[in-house]
Amino acid sequence: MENAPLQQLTPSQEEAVRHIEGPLLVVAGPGSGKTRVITHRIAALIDSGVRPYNICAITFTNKAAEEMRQRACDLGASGGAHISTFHSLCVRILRRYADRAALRPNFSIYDQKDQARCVKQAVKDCRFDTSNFPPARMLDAISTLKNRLIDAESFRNDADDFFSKTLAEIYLRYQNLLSENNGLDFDDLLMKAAFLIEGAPEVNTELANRFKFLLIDEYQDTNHAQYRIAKALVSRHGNICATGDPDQSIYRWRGADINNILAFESDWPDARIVKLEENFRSTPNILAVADSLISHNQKRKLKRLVPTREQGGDVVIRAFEDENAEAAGIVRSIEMLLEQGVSLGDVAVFYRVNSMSRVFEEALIRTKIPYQVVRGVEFYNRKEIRDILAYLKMLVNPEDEIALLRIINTPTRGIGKTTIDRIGAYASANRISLFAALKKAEQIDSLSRGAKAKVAAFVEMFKRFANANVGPVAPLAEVVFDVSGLSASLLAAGAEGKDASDNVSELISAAADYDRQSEEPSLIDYLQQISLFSDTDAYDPTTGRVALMTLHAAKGLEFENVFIAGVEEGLLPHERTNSYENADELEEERRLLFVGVTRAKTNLHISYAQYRTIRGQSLRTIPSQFLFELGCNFDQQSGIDEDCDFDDEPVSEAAGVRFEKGELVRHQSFGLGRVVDFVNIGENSTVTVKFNTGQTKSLMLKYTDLVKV
DNA sequence: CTTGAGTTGGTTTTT
DNA sequence: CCAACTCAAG
Repeated sequence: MENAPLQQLTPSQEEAVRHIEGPLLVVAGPGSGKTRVITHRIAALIDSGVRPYNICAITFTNKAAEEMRQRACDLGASGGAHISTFHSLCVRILRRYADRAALRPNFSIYDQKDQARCVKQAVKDCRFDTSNFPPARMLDAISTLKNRLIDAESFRNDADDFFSKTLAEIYLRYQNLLSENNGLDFDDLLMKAAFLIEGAPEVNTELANRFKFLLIDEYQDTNHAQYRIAKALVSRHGNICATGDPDQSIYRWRGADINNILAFESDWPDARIVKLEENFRSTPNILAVADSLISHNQKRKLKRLVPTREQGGDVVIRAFEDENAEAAGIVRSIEMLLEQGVSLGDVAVFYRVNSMSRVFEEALIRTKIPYQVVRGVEFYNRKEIRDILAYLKMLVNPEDEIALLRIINTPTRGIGKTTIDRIGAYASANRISLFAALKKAEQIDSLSRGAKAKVAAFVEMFKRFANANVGPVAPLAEVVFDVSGLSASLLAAGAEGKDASDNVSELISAAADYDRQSEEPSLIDYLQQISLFSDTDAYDPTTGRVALMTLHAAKGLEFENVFIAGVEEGLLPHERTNSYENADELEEERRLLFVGVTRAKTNLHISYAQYRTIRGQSLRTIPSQFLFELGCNFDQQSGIDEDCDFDDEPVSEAAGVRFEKGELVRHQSFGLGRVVDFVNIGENSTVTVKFNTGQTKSLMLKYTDLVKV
């Protein structure tokens, strides 16, 4: 979506486009026309004689890559330039140089759930207790290590305390499991590619000759592995152009290192820095709110938000009784916008956690307003979809045991746990894969006559699939769905099965799209593409529906009308972020709201509920501290639209108690604790207490019975 | 071997 | 609250 006022480039944008040779950092605020600058830059590079083939642009999502390809095409810079995400680029590199990376090119890509399974297995294999070493935690730790390019061997060699040694053992086992399955997880894609490029000079040379100009978008959200890949790729020529905004860094928890962008100048001493501070997206009052909010972050480089649009539109902060009232109120506002002639595609609702989508869906269904929940990966997490994909994965990579175990008895075909265990025992005794053992079932003495026959039938079925695997994916998927018995078993399962069956049909038509769009469709390519699918990839701006999505998914998008719901303590900032003790995490949550706010072009509605149902029970909430940082007063009780006025009236002094940090206090139900923080904002003052029970709570002074001890 | 009832435990954001 | 797991009956 190009902004109308951007008829031509501003001087800064012009500079960012024309500075061709050497390192360039474009620090681009929200709505500054950054995407436009990047595409113009690609065109300018080609104009100046660079072959498209020698350009590599890296985006944050596949969707963004697709859009950039389209826009570059519109500028006449069509074809040839490599535009993709870091992960997709790594897949291509690893497949191409598989032998140099000690890999086989038909590797499976393991997602979150596959990873969880493997880690769990690894913890068990190492004979550790899964309650002392929760797989989720271990996976997190392993992921962090991989993002920092610390492989299992070197981590083990440096491990000196008990926890590290345990983790090292699990990490090693986990990597072994993956390699036995010929699988790579998301982090492996980056880590193995980084090690390959850094460790094999001839590969590096080849890639440097191929990619003579590297452009990286959303640089503030790159992790260390990506940073090292980028650095290695441009080490020969230094032609790197990074764009990003430190204030929009929201993936720290995933290993994103904001220092990559902050330290760009010291990494590249001759770097040219261009700041894009003009905002062509939002009205001045929206920008005032955004600026007021983000200025509460201490660790940041000062950047201005310069409005270019005329004043207009609303910034509204609203309080609602509970989450149902909030959803109903937002839907009511959407209806009012509709009456004003707004089109549904110009409306979006953002929230912090996916589980919040439900209440909005229900309200929208009730009022018959069409909507889309932007959650692409959810589709691929459905049981029936994972089932059929597991069949397909097996065809590409028969060593993928996770996939095999998933489908060997799905639908049920009489190959149960006992049979699988016996085949598994045979497989490990003979050091062959499970699938190889299946083919030799006839020779496994422990198997009953019936079991042997059933296994043989399964193997036979796979041969049939393999013969049908000749290129296009959709016809193959259809054969698999049918012959595997999956289709029949869903058909027999009533209404739910009908839904599931429809989902598979949807997958098959998506595969048909792939077949049509791909020059040379292949199963391996298709599977690797969909593994790297993201939530935002599912967003279709052409449907004319209200978009519901998380604040994270909203990154990079813009809407005329934005609603941000559930801005409450515990939700935003989210309680699991440890924001009370860790200032960095609090700042990241603040950036997340900043991203949400700056998506809005004309109307911005922020809301919270005074009660929210959490795990079945309705709990009183506390308005988010961020609400008080937006620089406008709001009425907490009314629930009536309250236009944000920018009064600088001092808030009334707290009537009564003040708490000091470190003070000992007692709460009616939580008991003794110590004050961690006290925010004195009049009647809405909050006090944060770390209780002796171990939990830290943020309490609103006027609702709580907190006494000094 | 399958199925269903009952139990347990975990509960953010995502390439 | 929900998903994943366990266990006993068929």
